Amino acid sequence: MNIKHNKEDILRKGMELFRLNGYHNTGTNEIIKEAGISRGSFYNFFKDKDDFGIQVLDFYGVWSTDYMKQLLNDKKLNPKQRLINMFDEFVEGYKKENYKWGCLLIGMTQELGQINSAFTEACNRNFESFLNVFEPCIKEGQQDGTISKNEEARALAITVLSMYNGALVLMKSGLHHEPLTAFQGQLKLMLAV
Amino acid sequence: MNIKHNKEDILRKGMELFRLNGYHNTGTNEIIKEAGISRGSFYNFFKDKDDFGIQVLDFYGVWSTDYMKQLLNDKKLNPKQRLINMFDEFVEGYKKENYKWGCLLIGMTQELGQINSAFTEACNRNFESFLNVFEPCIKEGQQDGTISKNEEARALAITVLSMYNGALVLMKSGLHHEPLTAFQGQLKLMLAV
DNA sequence: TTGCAATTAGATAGATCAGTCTAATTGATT
DNA sequence: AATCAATTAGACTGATCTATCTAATTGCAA
Repeated sequence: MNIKHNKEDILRKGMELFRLNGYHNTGTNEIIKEAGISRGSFYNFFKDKDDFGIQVLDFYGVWSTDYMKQLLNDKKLNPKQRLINMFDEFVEGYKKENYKWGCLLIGMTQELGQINSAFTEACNRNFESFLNVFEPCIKEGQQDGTISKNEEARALAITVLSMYNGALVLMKSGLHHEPLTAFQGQLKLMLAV
Repeated sequence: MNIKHNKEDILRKGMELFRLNGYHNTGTNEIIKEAGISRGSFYNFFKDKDDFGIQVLDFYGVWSTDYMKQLLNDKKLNPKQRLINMFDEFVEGYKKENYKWGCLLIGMTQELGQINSAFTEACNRNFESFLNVFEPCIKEGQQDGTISKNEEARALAITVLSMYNGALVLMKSGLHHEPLTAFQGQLKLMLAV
């Protein structure tokens, strides 16, 4: 038998390429070359490029959600501090990659949203799973008095996610770190009681 | 002589199509068909599709900036109210189109950001011109005491733009009106002294 | 050693798309 | 009526990309 490939490794490589260059600007040739597999193997794992794209989206969503859960469920800090620290880590990550990466869900939504409903649904369910991690943490902070009760937990979760997503858009458009700094500053003000 | 075409009409149609379906999902065939011109005419006006794309971006940027200026310079209301009303109008516009449209700058940044630096620069300069309309209005509000001084005017302008952009992303990903409502609510809280 | 299933390289088909080119047409001008 | 520049339709080319197919290779198992 030849090398038994790990499907996750291919998905991870696709995630990287799509985040850097977008869906249409990443060919299947580039994917298989970068993943170190053969064309036949790729089409053995995935029905077609769209199927691969959807699976990459869900892989990214689960991967991100798990990471967020890990950071937001650590009860050593209060909920507000956990949120702030989590975004600090994310910002650090983007900085480390010289602001070249983007959020896959944002990119895919923009690029394929109106074209293929399977992509819209995938983006939507993964954004929802982000919100479903934020919201309980915010609610916990509202109950223990560390986070503002000016808005419902879900609305606040949506606003935080919006602000973060929007900062990533401006970051990628060439403003680099400035919108991330503004986001970090505003996040603290926004959560404050 | 045949019909003398208006370059602006072609740019406007391109803007519509790119906002709905993205850059790669809009072919030159669709553009010329929708704009009602011939292939030859298109390539008489524009060097190639990329040249067209850049000109559409700047057209969108100038068009949006002019509209914002008009709304934010109307001295009948205080600066805070002008900002709130402006975004209310924008939100109403997206609602009217059933949340199918997106912001062209966001889409182009995501789709072509890392690929073609001319696109990145165009997105960047147009986002900057948005900020250069927001900032003086916010500064004016900070001086007359209607807008919070917790953040510098530019940082606040960036945050507002981020939050708005992020809400548009979630809107297009299928959440429709909910992120827009959350944005409108948070905007008021954020600007409040 | 032999057989076999998985994997590979790479050719190839088929579709799509950008951009060029040509011949015909239009309509204002002289 | 004749001219001519602008415009048009649409064929065509070449490039690119997805997806299929084939023949060769690998390496485990019998």
